[in-house]
Amino acid sequence: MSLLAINRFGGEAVYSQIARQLENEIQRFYQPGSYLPSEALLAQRFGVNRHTLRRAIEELMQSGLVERSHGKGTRVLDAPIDYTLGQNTRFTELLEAEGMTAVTRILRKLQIPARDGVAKRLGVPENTPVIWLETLRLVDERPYCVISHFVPLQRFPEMLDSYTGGSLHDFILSNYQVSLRRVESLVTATLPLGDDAGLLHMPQHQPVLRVKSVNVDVTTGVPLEYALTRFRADRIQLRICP
Amino acid sequence: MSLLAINRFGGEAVYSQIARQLENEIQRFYQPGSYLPSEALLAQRFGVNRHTLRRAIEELMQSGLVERSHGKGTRVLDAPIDYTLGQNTRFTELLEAEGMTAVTRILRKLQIPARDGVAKRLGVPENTPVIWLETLRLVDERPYCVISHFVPLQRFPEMLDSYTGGSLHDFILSNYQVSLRRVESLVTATLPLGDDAGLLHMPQHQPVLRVKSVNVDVTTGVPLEYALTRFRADRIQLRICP
DNA sequence: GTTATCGGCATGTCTAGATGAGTTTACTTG
DNA sequence: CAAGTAAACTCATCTAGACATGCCGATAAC
Repeated sequence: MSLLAINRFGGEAVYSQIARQLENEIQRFYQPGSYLPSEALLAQRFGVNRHTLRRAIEELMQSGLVERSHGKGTRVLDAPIDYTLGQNTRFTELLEAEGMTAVTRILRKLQIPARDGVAKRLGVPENTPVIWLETLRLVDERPYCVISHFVPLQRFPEMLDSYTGGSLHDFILSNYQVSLRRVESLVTATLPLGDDAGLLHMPQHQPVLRVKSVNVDVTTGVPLEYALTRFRADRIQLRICP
Repeated sequence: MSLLAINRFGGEAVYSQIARQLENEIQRFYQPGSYLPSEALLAQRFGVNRHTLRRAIEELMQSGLVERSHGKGTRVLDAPIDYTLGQNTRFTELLEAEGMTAVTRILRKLQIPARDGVAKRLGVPENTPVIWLETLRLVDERPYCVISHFVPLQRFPEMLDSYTGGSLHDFILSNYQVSLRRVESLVTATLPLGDDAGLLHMPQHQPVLRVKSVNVDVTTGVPLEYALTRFRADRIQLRICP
C-alpha cells in the first residue's frame, strides 16, 4: 500500500488528495458492489474531520466511482462499460458476455409521421408513418441508456403490438427474418434533455453521450432502423477500433 | 418579493429550500453576469449558517445556474443553451482528419515520468521519461479541442526543443521517418476539468468529449503516442464508420 | 414461526468558529 | 499624480460537535 501522506501545506486541498488516494485504492483493492469503510473510520484513518472526508467522497461520486446510500454506506460502482462500436456489436450480447444481465423497459411505443432527420436517415419521404419506440436499458438494476428507435411502420406493421421487450434486433430477426447491420454512428455529448436525467437516474449537470446510428438490412442495404441513444457518460466508454 | 419562509420541520432540507428560493429570485431579478450578494449576507438574510447557504449555492452550481470565483463572488451565468438537435451538427468532422486547416498552439512542453495510465498505453515501464505536450487547436480562431500528447522521450529526443507547432504527426514523419496509425479510441464525456473550460472558451457546465487514443508505428506496431483529446461537445460530432 | 421493537451503525443536515487565499478598494507615500 | 501598500471583502478549506434519519440485525413479544 502506498503511503497515505496528506500534505497540508503543499497547496493542494486535503480533500482533493484524499479523493485521489481513495480512487487509487478503489481501483486496486475494491470489487464493484463492495462497501467502503464508514466515513468515521476513513476520517480517522486519514486524520481529518469527517466533513473533510465527506468532501473527498463527493468528488468520487461526481466522477461516478462510488454511490452513497443513507444508512447503509458508500458502495463502489462498476467500472464504466466498454462499448465497442462495430457492425454487429449489440448491447445485450456485450453485457451478457461480461456476465451482466441487461433488461429493456419499453417507455413509449407510438406511431408518428417521419420528420426531416428521421425521414432522411431512413430514406423515406417526410410524413411517412414510422414507429417511435422509446426504451430504457438497465444493467443489474441500474439504468445505462435511453434509446429512441425509429423504424418504418410499413416494413414492420405488427411491431406496434407484438414487440414487448428484449433485444429489438432479435425481435426483427425472428419475426421478419432480417438481420441488421450498423452502417454509421455519430457521437457527441450534451447535457441530458427532457426526462432523460430522471430516467437515467443521474444529475442534470452530468453529460450524456448521444449516439445516432443507422442500421440497414444486411442483404439489401436498405435503412430499417434509426436509433438515437443517450448513454450515461459516466457508465459507458465507447471503444472504436478502426 | 415572495416570502422567504424556511420551514425547518417540513422534512425538506433547509439548503434545498434556499436553493429553490434563490433559483426563483435569480430567474426573476438577476441579469446574467451580475453577482449574488456575498455568502455572509445571504446566510444572514435566510437566518442560516454560512455553510448551509454554501450548500444551497452548490446546488445552483450543479444545475449550472451560477459560478463561484474565489475572492470575487458568485456570478449568475447565462441561461443554458438549448441544444436543438442538428443545430450544431454542421461541425461534423472526421476524427481522422488530422491535417485540417487548424491552428495548433502549444500550451506546455514538459518532460515527465510516465505514470500508470500513460506507461501502460505506451507499453513502457513506469517512470520512463516521456514528453508531455499540451496543445490547443483552433479552427477559424475558435478553440476546438485541447490535446495532451504523451510520447516516449527516448524515441523522440529532440522533440522537446524542435517541435514548435503544426501537425505533430507530420513533425514525426519528417524528422523521424515514422508514420503513425491510430489503433483504438476510447470515447466518453465529462464536464471540463482543470483549465479546459477556460482554454476552450466554454462554460464549466457544458460537456466535453474525451477521446483517448493510441498511435503506433505503422510498420512495427510499437505504440509511440498516447493522446487524450478534449473536444467541445457542441462543436464536434465524431463520425464512426465501421 | 412471525411480528414488533430497539439499539447500533451508517449517512444526512446544521451550527459555530478559525484560518487561508484571491480580489478589489482606498489610502498613503513618494 | 502615480505607485505601492494595507485593509476590507470575497470565497475556500478545515475542524469540532450535535442531532436527525435510514438501514439492519438481534432480541423480545405474540
